[in-house]
Amino acid sequence: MRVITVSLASPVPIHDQLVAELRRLIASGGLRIGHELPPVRQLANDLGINLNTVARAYRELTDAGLLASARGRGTVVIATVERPRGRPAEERRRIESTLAAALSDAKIAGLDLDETRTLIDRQLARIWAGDRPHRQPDATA
Amino acid sequence: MRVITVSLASPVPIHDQLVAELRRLIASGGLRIGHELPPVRQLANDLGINLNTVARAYRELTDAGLLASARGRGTVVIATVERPRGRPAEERRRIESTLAAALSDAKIAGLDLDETRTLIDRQLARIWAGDRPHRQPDATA
DNA sequence: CACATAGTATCACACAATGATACAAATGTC
DNA sequence: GACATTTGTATCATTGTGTGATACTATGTG
Repeated sequence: MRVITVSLASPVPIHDQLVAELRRLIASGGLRIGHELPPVRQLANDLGINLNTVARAYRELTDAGLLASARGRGTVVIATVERPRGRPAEERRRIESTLAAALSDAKIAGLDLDETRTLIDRQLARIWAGDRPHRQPDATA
Repeated sequence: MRVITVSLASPVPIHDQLVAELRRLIASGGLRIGHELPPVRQLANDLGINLNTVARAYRELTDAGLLASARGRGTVVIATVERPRGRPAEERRRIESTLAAALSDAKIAGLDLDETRTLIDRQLARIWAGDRPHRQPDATA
């Protein structure tokens, strides 16, 4: 299973999806400082999208201070955390709201409370365990 | 606080947000069978968006079998569950993935495991408690 | 019947995402 | 050191889609 996936059907722009995925990989330790990302052409090819779209995602993360890109050399992770952008209270509301949406989705799909809790526990373990990953995956596409 | 909110800044189209919100309200019992939704013009006005956008959301939910609309009469809830659209396994993957995204977001924002658990518990209680709501809210905007 | 209310249809506009293509900088190779 | 290769960057066009303004139609009400 490729680590990075995008959905062409989603209303969310592909480059936004990519940015989110990479942020998650970096935050979870799947991508560490010094890690090289695949060239824009390669990743674009793997995902079946245009190289501009990948380039845009890389650039946004570069602007955010997480990546560093240079012609001929490639793109590499230079930080694992970024300075928060919004006010904490707003940030918290936003998070709570996406979380609520995800949980509601589960209920809409017919999951009961226990099933949902099981899913949550699994994901919590995976995400917070990522701080000290057991295996060092290729971590890209 | 209005029950229905949309974010004009979000990359997700407004009508998609509306559909999701209404689905959640219906699934959580905030909107029951027979409940009338506000007229498209009113809701559009309350939210500061165009009436077409609201109409589109209503129509999508009508097509999904959750609402019934008629000129002059308004729009009412006619069902609280819709038939699942995809195969269960795919559906589950999708849910797990949005959930993972939401949780990763929390981590990226700097929340620790305990804080995240607190947020989750609160939302779980809210959403699943909705089956038997204490107060019968206006439930719209 | 007249008027208000509510959903529906049509049309236009603007923006943004994506893609094709060309350019520029760094690196490696002989 | 010249040249090809690799990699990111810039430019431009296209197209889809979301949103909005406006007009139309059906239902309810007095």
